Amino acid sequence: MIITLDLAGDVPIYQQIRDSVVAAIAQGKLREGDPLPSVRQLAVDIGVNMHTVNKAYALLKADGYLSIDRRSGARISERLLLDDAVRARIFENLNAAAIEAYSRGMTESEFLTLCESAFDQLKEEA
Amino acid sequence: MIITLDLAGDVPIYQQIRDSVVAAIAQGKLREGDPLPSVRQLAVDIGVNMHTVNKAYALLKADGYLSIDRRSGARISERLLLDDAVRARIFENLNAAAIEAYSRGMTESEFLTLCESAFDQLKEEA
Amino acid sequence: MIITLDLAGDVPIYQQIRDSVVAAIAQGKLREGDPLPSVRQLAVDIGVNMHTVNKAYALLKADGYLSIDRRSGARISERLLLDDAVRARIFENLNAAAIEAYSRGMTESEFLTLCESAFDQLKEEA
Amino acid sequence: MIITLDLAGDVPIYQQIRDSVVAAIAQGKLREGDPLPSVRQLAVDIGVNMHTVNKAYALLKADGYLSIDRRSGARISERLLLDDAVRARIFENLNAAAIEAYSRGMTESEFLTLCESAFDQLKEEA
DNA sequence: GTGGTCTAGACCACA
DNA sequence: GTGGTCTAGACCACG
Repeated sequence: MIITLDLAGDVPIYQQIRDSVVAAIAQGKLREGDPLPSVRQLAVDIGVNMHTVNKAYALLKADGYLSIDRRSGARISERLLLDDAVRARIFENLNAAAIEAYSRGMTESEFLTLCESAFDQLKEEA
Repeated sequence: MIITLDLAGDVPIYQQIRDSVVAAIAQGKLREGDPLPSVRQLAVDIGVNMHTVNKAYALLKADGYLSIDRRSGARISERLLLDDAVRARIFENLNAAAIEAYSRGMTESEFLTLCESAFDQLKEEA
Repeated sequence: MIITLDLAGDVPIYQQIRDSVVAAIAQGKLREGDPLPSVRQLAVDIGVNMHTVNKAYALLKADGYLSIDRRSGARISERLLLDDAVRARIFENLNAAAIEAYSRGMTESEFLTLCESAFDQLKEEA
Repeated sequence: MIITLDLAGDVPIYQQIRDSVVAAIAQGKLREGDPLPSVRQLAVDIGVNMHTVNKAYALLKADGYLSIDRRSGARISERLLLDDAVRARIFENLNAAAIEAYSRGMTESEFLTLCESAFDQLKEEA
């Protein structure tokens, strides 16, 4: 199963679903054009309410990962573009990481090594 | 003022206070051993509820940034160590960034350039 | 092809078909009296359900754009009149645009310039 | 009451709420910084479910009309900017109006007069 | 008290 | 069958 949930955690379920799908794309488990289960089907599969899945799909659509076709349900977008909104999202995370690192005296080289390993880990999984 | 708040945003205020203090440390505005205002004082200064500041201080203490002494109040920890918990927090952020980047087809070199600029930006501010 | 569809969008397909035909008339690609494909033929051509095309044609007929003859099939109406119903439809759209513009502080001159460019754009295409 | 609903129509209730608020801003009934009722309060007032109002508020927030403060509820944004997204929304409506007008043979001068009257009507109400 | 989240179940539009 | 909308009622995080 592509989607893993932690019902006890603080992260909203719809966010976890969203993140799982994005991670699956990054890992190559889902590719451009691939179909996703219907909202109701996925809800049954992972044991949550339909509306929760619906909200996750809406998020993915807003972020450009998903395109929803009235006829055939949801699919991964054909063209996953690297627009400004995505870049901003990425930089926000990097900035938070850099602040934590720099405040603890981590060297730049160690930081960059960590960055590289995070990226390389995805390449291997793909 | 070290602490900047966005009351209208989605990020909880206590989280923003926590992040502001960590950012101030990274920028050199706060150093190891520096005193922080009392919970009550800071609450008045930035116009938020006392419980909110209290929660932020508790978070900072749990993350090892703050040491709270009943007599002398709150101070930045004398030794800001780079322990495993910190590394895990940093890596989690990097991982999230890498996933968003890789899923959109960003190249590794562009990703690392972005990482470097995030880190360098802090060096300049310090 | 006169009709362009965006299956992933929020606009219903029958509405898109209807709008495409009206746009084609505005652009001069379709003129008064011109024949249209049969419901079945068009459905096959653009790859949608026959009922969907049927609904679009019904809309066009209701709005006075189409006249449907049992023998000769569908044709663009011989006389495209500018009656009150059409004026109301136009004004409704203009009103929505004006509200969005005025609420954001757009000046009247900028608004009218925008109106003019929207109209002129059609003249050039025609 | 600022908000008027048509429960029988095709327009979703949350959309009608959204449009009513925007119209109220355009008419000067609501100004920058004005508070709005809480989600639950407004829901009771107009007799719809809380979630419906919630969705309307989320729309208004996404469109930049509303800013939601954790402490005091919702307020009209302090700065109603005229960004590209708003311009696109306005032009889309103008374009639809122009197409309907041009396809029926309306002259440019009559079209522009209609545009002007739509805008002026708002000025008078304000 | 505020909004945020989740559940359960229903009806409708679309295709 | 799909998603879109709405209702009803509950619990939690935040302040």
